[in-house]
Amino acid sequence: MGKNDRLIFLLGHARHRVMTSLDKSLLKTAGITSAQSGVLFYLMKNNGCLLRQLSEALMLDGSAITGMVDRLEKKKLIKRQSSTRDRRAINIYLTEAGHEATTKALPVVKKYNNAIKKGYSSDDIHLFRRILQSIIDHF
Amino acid sequence: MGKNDRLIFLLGHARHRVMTSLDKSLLKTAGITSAQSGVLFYLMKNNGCLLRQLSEALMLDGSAITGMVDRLEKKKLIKRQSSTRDRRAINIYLTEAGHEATTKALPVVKKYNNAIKKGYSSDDIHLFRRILQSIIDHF
DNA sequence: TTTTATTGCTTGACATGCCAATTATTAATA
DNA sequence: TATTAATAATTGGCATGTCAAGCAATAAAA
Repeated sequence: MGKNDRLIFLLGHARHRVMTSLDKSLLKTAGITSAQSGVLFYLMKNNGCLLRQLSEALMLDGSAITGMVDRLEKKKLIKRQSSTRDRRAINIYLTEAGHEATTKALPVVKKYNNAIKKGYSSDDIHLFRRILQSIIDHF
Repeated sequence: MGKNDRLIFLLGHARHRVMTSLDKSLLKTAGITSAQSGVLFYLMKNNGCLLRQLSEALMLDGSAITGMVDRLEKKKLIKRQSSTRDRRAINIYLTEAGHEATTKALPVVKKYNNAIKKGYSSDDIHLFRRILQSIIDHF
């Protein structure tokens, strides 16, 4: 494992650093974690969606979403409501508090996204994004 | 959160995809996870180091390392041995089985690292690495 | 030297993921 | 239609992290 063979290590730690820092920031400003913000952001545009859809959108295991939704519901940021058309399914809705938290979280996440880009050209960032996307597609 | 503002999301999921896939591969070929392989690789070059050093090298919380070492020791891949010079400290050593697992894991991780580079010039990869590094340094 | 910090590690409570198994309900097929 | 699939969520067990608190032992300061 020479220094030239540690892309995965780098990738993992870059993500680790950003997330840890972002989590702290979000916890202060909006009382949520970055993972939770992902759910709220999705609900902002897809209010009332099913757990299944959340699972697909966030590319997460169903049980991960169940846990996520449990914690967000305990914080009263979202609400479960079982579907009338399919009695297995459950719709998720943002509460008023959920809207507020999302509104507070958005600028923080934007700030972090911009911080990453700082110092690089849009071509550079485009390539960076392209490589990340190809990793997602490949594995 | 338009498509242009999701670098963090991309970063997280790229890492997530690689790791999940790598974990499965490593579990089959070497009986370890990718996180565990990080510890073993470090020990390969720093056998007998302290928990504290592992914690610094892997940029992880001390308690994360304690857990890591617990699991690796349970698998008999490493051994704790309390230091003679400082009775608080603990040295970690690879066992014979630990050496073997590391040897099996190395080519798998290399294969994954190379897979990421595929289709990109070395300049591209260099930039990719540089951006990841700047993220690590910045946050 | 005695007191006070600091350091190294562990523990416990929690968040976030995975997988495999379970339950209920809906869909498909024989 | 009766049986068999597949699907939506949940649960439980495990791995990996965080943080805060605690214990022992070493180092620094009074």
